[in-house]
Amino acid sequence: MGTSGTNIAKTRKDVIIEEAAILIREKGYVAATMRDIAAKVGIEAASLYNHIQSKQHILHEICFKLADQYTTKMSRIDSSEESAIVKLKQLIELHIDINTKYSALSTVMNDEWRHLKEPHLSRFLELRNSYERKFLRIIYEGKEQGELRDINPKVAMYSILGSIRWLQNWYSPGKQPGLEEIKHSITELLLGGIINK
Amino acid sequence: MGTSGTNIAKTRKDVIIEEAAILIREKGYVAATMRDIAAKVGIEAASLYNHIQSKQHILHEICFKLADQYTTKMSRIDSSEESAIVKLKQLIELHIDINTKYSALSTVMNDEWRHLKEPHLSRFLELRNSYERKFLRIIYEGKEQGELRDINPKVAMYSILGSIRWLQNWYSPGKQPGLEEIKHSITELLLGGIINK
DNA sequence: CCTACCGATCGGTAGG
DNA sequence: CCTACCGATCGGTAGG
Repeated sequence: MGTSGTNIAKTRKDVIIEEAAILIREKGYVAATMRDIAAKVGIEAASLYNHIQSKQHILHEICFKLADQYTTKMSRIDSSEESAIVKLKQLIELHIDINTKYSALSTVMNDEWRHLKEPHLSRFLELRNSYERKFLRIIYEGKEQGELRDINPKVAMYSILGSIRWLQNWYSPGKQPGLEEIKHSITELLLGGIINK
Repeated sequence: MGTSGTNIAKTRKDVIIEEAAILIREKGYVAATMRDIAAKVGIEAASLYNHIQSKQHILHEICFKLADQYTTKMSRIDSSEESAIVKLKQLIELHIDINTKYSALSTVMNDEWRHLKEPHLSRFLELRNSYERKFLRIIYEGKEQGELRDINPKVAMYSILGSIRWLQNWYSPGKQPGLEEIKHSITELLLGGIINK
């Protein structure tokens, strides 16, 4: 959240959103009630509304905080002068990092975005589409330059995104395989299959 | 469903479950109401209960109908005398086939199984665990025989499952890339990275 | 931050 | 298969 990595104290709002994310990941957006969330924070449901405007607002904060991170990082990677292969490696690493570091937030964004209401839903989908267009263009360029094998770019992109997204459902910190081995193996598996040898 | 591939007429129950699956895929299990489902079928909510016992029962039917299919097909593939590579190819094809043929049911099973109540939830997870153990053993054997590269088996399995599962979110019948190209490209991508050359 | 409470809507039942 | 209706629970507000 807003305090990640820094020493600024977490606000009550930060705590609410974090606990909400854990609960929503577990039960889904609709099934996780404001009373559930309040109980985890240790207050009454009505008191939540002193810190957040609505349940929808919680989902909104989660989805866009992460979507903005992806957008920013993608711009940086995309505008560099690296080869397509290096860019793909960086994107794979980016997704693994965010998925494992903000695991509850990531699951909620990935699985519950469709419960966003307009106009937020459309804005979210625009961000996602723009992200995927950039991702696809990197693959196209890699094919043109002969770096990548002749695999359908959409299939390649969605396979990469899908396999990393699935991390949410089985990765658990401290257990085997560890984070470094996962990064290495996934990159090896996905790029070993896509790089032109 | 009960009628797939045969010419037996669809029962009202079949129609209810099919329409429910489409609606649940769209809105999620909790948000899709019995009144929504009834409206799609063209009857009143109370009338649904002449064909199904409860909302939970609908989810149960969907999850176990597909889980049983996976279990049966896995046994057949697993007990054959083929090489690990051939078995993996068959499993990839199996997942793509079920995902695209029963797309609504697949999405519901994959995304909403956690709303199953006990004892069904535990039974479902047992089926899934048993399936994954067999899948993993195939990868292990392929490594031992030198057919597969030295990639962490869990990472390999979950990457394969994750990338195919993600098909739900972007594949659309009649659009490009078509089913055959997807099958070819995914197999090429995943196995090209996992086969020992 | 709490007590008290609201209108809406849910899954499901009774009775025909 | 419908009308009528139930108890429970939801997100959220009023007022302090």
